[in-house]
Formats: sequence, C-alpha cells, structure tokens
Amino acid sequence: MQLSPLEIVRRESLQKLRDLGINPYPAEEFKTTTTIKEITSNFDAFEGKEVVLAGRMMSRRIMGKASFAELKDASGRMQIYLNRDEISSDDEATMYNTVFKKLLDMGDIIGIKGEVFKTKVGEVSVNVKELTVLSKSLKPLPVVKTDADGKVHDAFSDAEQRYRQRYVDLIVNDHVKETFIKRTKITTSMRNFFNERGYLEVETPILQPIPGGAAARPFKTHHNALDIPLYLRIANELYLKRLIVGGFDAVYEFAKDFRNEGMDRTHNPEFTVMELYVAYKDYNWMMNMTEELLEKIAIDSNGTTELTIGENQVSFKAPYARVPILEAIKIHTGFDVAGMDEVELREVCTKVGIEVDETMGVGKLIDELFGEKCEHHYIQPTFITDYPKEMSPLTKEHRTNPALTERFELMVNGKELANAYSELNDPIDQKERFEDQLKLSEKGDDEAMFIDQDFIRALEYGMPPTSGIGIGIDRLVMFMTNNASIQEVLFFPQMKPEKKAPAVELNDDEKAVFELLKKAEKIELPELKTQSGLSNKKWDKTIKGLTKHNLAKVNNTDEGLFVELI
RNA sequence: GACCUGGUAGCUCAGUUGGUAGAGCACCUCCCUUUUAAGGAGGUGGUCCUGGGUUCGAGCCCCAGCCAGGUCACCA
Repeated sequence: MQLSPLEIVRRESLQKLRDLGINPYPAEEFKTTTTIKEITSNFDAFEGKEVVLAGRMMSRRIMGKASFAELKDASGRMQIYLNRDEISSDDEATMYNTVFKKLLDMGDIIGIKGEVFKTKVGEVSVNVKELTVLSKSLKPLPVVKTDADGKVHDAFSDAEQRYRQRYVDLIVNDHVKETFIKRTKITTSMRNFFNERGYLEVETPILQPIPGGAAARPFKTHHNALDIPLYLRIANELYLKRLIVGGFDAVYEFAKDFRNEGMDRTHNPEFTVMELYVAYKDYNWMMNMTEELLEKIAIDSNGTTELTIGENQVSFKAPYARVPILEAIKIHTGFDVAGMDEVELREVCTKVGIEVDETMGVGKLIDELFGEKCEHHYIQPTFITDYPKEMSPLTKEHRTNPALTERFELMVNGKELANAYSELNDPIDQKERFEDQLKLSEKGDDEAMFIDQDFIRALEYGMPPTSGIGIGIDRLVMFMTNNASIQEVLFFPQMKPEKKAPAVELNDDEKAVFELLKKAEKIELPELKTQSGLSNKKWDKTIKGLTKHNLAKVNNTDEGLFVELI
C-alpha cells in the first residue's frame, strides 16, 4: 500500500518520538480524574482545580509559545491551553517545541494534567501542566470545522466512506454518535418496560434447520460435523411460541434476523426485531400495551412524545386510532371489498389502477389495495386491524368473522412499525394453514414456507391463548432519531467489499489471471488454471507471481485447493 | 434487477469548446503567550475509480466494468 505524503510525515514523527525515549503506544493505565462533560457542565465546581483527562486531539491553534487545542473524549469536547514553559522542563522546551508542536498531530490520543480555567473570551479550558502521549495516529482525519454560527464546513459526508469507515464517522461527526446512543436508550427503555412487568428475556437459535415464522429467502449454510444444511433465522416466532407452550407466561427476544433479499434504504440483510409473546392475552390487550410502550420510549429517548419525522409531525401520545383494514380500503378507495372473491377483487384493483396478475390470491390483492392506496395516509400511529385470513397463516381467526384474523399492524409515518396477533393455537387449523401456504407458494418460488412439524407437535401439547408482537427495531430507531435510511442507524451496514486495484506492475498472464480471479473471488485451483489456458510452466510462474505480490492466496482445505483474492 | 446521478489532493469541492491539473481546509518551513472556522508569509502534495476506444491531444467524448447514493421493482 502506497503511503500518502501526510502518512509518511506521521510515521517519521512516530520514529522521532521513539528516538526521544517517548513510547507512542504506552502500556500502562492512564488514570483520569473526570470527564470533559463533567467539567463543561459544572465549571464552578472545577474552576482552579487540577484535573486529569484523556482523549483525542481534534484541532490545534499554535501561537508561538502558547497553543490551544481541542480535546475530545467519550463525553464531549473542550479546549485545552498549552504554554511552553509550563509543560516543558528542559532548556530546549522539548515537550512543547518538539513533541507538541512538531511530532503530535490532529487525531493523536493524549493525556493531560492541568488546571481548569476560563479564557479571556470566556471559554472553559484546561491549562495543561503535563502532557502524555497515549497513542500516535498515523492516518490523517478529515478536518471538519464549525464556525461561530454553528455552520459546519467541509463535513465528512461521503456516505460510502462514512459507512465503510464508521470509526472515522464517529470521531468527526458528533451527531452520528448521538444516534447510536439514542438507539441504546430505546432498547434499554424497552427492556426496562418488559422487565418491570416480569417478562423474561430469552435467546433462541439463530442457526435453524427450518427457517420458519415468516416467508423470506433465507441464508443457507452447512454444519460440517452434523452434515446438515442450516439456515440463518428469518424470524424467531416459532421458537418463542414453543417457550409459551413450555410454561413461560411472557418471553421476549431482541433478535437479529437475516433475509437474503434486496437492499435499499429501509432493508439490510441483517436487521433487528423485538418479538414478545404474552400468554392469556389477545390483540386488543397488545394494542394497549404497544401504545404505552411507545409513549414511554419516545419520552425516554427524546424527552417528548411529539416528534418530527421527515416532513411530518408525529405524536406518540397514546391512544392511537384503530382502523380495520377493510374499513381503511373503503375510506381511501371508495370500494367495500368485504366478502369479495378473487375475481371481484381483481376488478376493484384494476379500477383503482393497480396492476394484477393471475397468481394473486385474495390476501395478496387486499394487501396490494392497502399498500398502494391506504398505507401512506397513516402518518400518526394507527393500528390497522383484522387482516383477511389468507394473509395471516399464524393468526387466530377473528372471534366474530371467520374470514378475518385477529391481527394488527402499527403504521407510523406511512410505514409498518409492528405486526401483532392473537396467536393461532389450534394445532389442526395451524397445520391446514401451513398446507394452504404451501399450495399458494407451490407456483415455484424460493420462498416456499417449510412446514415445521415439531412446531405443530408443540401446539398439540397445548399452547395457552397468547398474543405476540414483533417490532422492527431499526425502523423504530429511524423514527425516533429522524433518519430516513437504515444505514444511519446501523453501526456497520452491509456493503460490497472494496476491491483492491493491483498496486504493482503485473505481466500480461498475471493480469489475465487476476481479472479471472476478480470475477470469481474464490475458485478451485484446477478450474482457474483451465480458465487461464496457460501451459503448466506458465501457470506455475503466473500463480507464484500473484501470490508473491500478495494479490492472491492458495488455500489447501478439506474440500480442495482454492485460490482467492486477498 | 432496471433507470438516474456521482467517483478529481488526506477532507469538501471547482475544472470553460477536448489543449500544461485548480481552490479552501489539512500538511511542511518561518513569525506569533488567552486564541477559537485564530492570523500573517512562503511551499509540498494527483494511478483525475478501472480497462478499452475515438483523437495530433481525453478529467472532459464513446464502450465495458467496479463502487456508492437516489428512484422504481422485489420483499406477507
């Protein structure tokens, strides 16, 4: 890897520090006495007192024999003042003239000991008496400056770099850190809410032999010792219900789920869902609980129930409107589709301008009508209830209308935030619904729902009437932090790997093989050799050239010889 | 998967009709003891995403690809 001039300078500084007998990466504990936020929010108590702080130097203003710098620790930022004669002991003032002015850089991690004071212009600062190098930074940080009006200049804003190098994003963009702190506040608030009620937080398998509880394309992997395929879970619903069968009254889990589908600004291949199941409750109870929960989360994370989400003002103050889905369709399309069959529904869809095809059943058609014509109207939190049976294979039939189910989705800002049911606990009905699903999806797609026989067996032992809910945590955090993109609320959103360009001159054979390898990423050695069309001797020379340049690697595994990019 | 937009210095961005590669900040040298987007003087720094093509000549035009963002499609 070619070093930039800035990086070379820093490496030279690193060596010069060592030459002066200063370890740029010391091992010993550095004991701090307080944090920056403590000082800045409580100046009167700290004025004139000695403090020890550690953090990253974010900027420097050198003015001859005195300097100001900005120190950032986990709690915040503050100014420090360094005076040549106060931090240096020798005649040459090495600590100031050489170490601080020449060898330290923006981004270095330092420790300081000094006295809290206020400058002439009134900025709370620490007058440094002792400076300690704690870690030398070899790569320059982006320089982000904020002017007197609070306007940010040269913001580090390239989305690709921010996501790939989130550590840099967190260092220079303070608001990014705030988003993630708020994320933790939200999940903590939720945990507290459940724990106070005696609900049990549990963990269930992520590696599942049957990926159940939803319809989605799973990630597939293989267990060597058992020699069986395993899937990363697409939901944990069926496992939590097994625990209700087992006699727990209420269980919940913050679950990372995985779906092998498209990515966009609201979908990441791995995402977090909180699922909760409570025995002896129904979906009406669950709506009440959800209102209470969200009101509390809004207050715990934002201090208010009144939030701005994009262009909209949204109030999380309970209670929320409850609208049956067929009623919603009647309101927004003018058609009463209750009791309609497939043919009639298709007609309605065509009339309101929705494209339909023959594979769409009653459930899918109603879903389309709602999704296209209604969903976006529900900005304020609204429970959409009583979905048709075809759309809800895990939901109990509605107590007054056998065509419907006791299900609700919570819509906020025109998007689905939660999905909940009175859970289906009739094992025979459940088996039939699974079989119906299978028939529906037998038209040959890769999302065919597997029938989980063990789950049916569990239900046969008897599951109490139960209500369950799944809340999309990433989406909830997006709402509560007013972020339009899921990538902004995930520390490390999924990205395509960065491909390295060859850093050295390759000959034509090497280039050709490298191109093949770039396409394949990883390939069996004999296969690559065949593709290259090279003679034995040329092949040997070429692959050795590539491995020597650290571009490719040959791996000898149980499954054979593989070549992969480094 | 389709379409649109973008990729130029460490960061943020300009770059005219196709004619020697630019600015601010950062960095380096010097001056400066309460500054704060510190200031003043001088300077360094580039595979212009990659690979082809057109051309006397390509950052710019054409083709293919890579990566990202957006819109749509897909996603109970």
